[in-house]
Amino acid sequence: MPVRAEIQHALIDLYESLFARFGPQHWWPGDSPTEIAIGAVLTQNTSWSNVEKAIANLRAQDALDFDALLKLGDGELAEIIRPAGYYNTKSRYLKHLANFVKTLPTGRLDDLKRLDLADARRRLLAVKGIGPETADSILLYACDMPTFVVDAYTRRVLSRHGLIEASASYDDIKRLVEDALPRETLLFNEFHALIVKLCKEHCRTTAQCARCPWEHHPHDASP
DNA sequence: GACCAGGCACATC
DNA sequence: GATGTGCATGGT
Repeated sequence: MPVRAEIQHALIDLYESLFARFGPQHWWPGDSPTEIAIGAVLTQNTSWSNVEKAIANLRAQDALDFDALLKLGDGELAEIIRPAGYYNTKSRYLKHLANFVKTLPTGRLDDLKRLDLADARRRLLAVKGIGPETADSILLYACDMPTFVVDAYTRRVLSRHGLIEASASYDDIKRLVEDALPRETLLFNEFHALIVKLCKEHCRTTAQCARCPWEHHPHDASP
């Protein structure tokens, strides 16, 4: 279904004003596809500052790759990622992801790039612990594939701007943005990263963000 | 000491 | 399909 022109223009305006205000974000904060995917699992319902501690622990243990991760015992891995919270659950999820990646032709996430986007997404979603947001984060930020990530920040900002209903599902929101904007990896990457930037550094708290008057002062503090 | 944070699987209706 | 619950740490 085509997106209403009014909504489409509002989404484009939002993106452009965020970009003008904050500039390119060059996400994801992580320097290899593997690290990005591990971070995507660890950040489930968890603040990034806690994820950073867990990733630092993994790096210190030389366990920031899927082979090394699979050699650790469940309890051992859980202890390493403890600061990220839900450590028993996430320890299992990380192993499911590692096992999945090892089934790919060359055993690397890059193999997903050779698949059709919808097919790659279906395969990721079949892995226990990989839901829609984690799958899209991996596809967009680790595999450079043009899929849009919907998370709590995305929902909050789009809802605050009257672009989605409170009842909108994950797929409703994803479809809206993908149908309204050019389906380009770089654009989806920057748009989602800018939304997070807005929430974290402009609004700072959830309460402030929920009533963020961004559209009323889109150019505040800009040079 | 509440309340919150870049979800997800699973049970139940 | 919608709704409820368990999972857990560290910052405010």
